[in-house]
Amino acid sequence: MKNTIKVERAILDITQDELAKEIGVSRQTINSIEKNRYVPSTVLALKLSKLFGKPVNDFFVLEDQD
Amino acid sequence: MKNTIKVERAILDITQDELAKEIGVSRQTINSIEKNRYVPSTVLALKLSKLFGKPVNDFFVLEDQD
DNA sequence: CAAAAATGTAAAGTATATTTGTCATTAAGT
DNA sequence: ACTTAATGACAAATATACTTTACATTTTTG
Repeated sequence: MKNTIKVERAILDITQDELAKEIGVSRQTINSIEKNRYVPSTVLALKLSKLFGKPVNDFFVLEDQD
Repeated sequence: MKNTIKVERAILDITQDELAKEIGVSRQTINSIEKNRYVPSTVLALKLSKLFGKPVNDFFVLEDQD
């Protein structure tokens, strides 16, 4: 699964730390998701969806390997 | 977070077991998600999205407590 | 350039997702 | 009513998300 969280962050012009605080997780969690170190929970994805103002499928996309 | 997986299953007319096999998880995992025993990963949500033919936000919705 | 802010990463600990196996209960079919 | 299929649930084991702390590197800004 790939994601475009970095792009969404750029659109909102916020840092990883600010995004983390907005949705109530640690900065490292945001960093790890952006760098594909692990797959977030659906609740976290929905919180990002709410903040970004667009559906989960817009910034999280399945890859062939998934 | 609440979900309408049971409804989506009814639309496709498939059992928990069949759904589980389609997306490559155990039947208990599907059952547990339907019954809100735990929150699935975003990859699992995207696989359901693909199978259901609709965005994740359509069948997974945040609640006030989230 | 120098300082500060932002990012990347790692280790250790905790919480929770997911599996497999199993059994009880309910629903559906004959 | 009987049989089978489907669902709900639990326990133990394993995998992985997420936290906190900490530090190095990169980027931004004065």
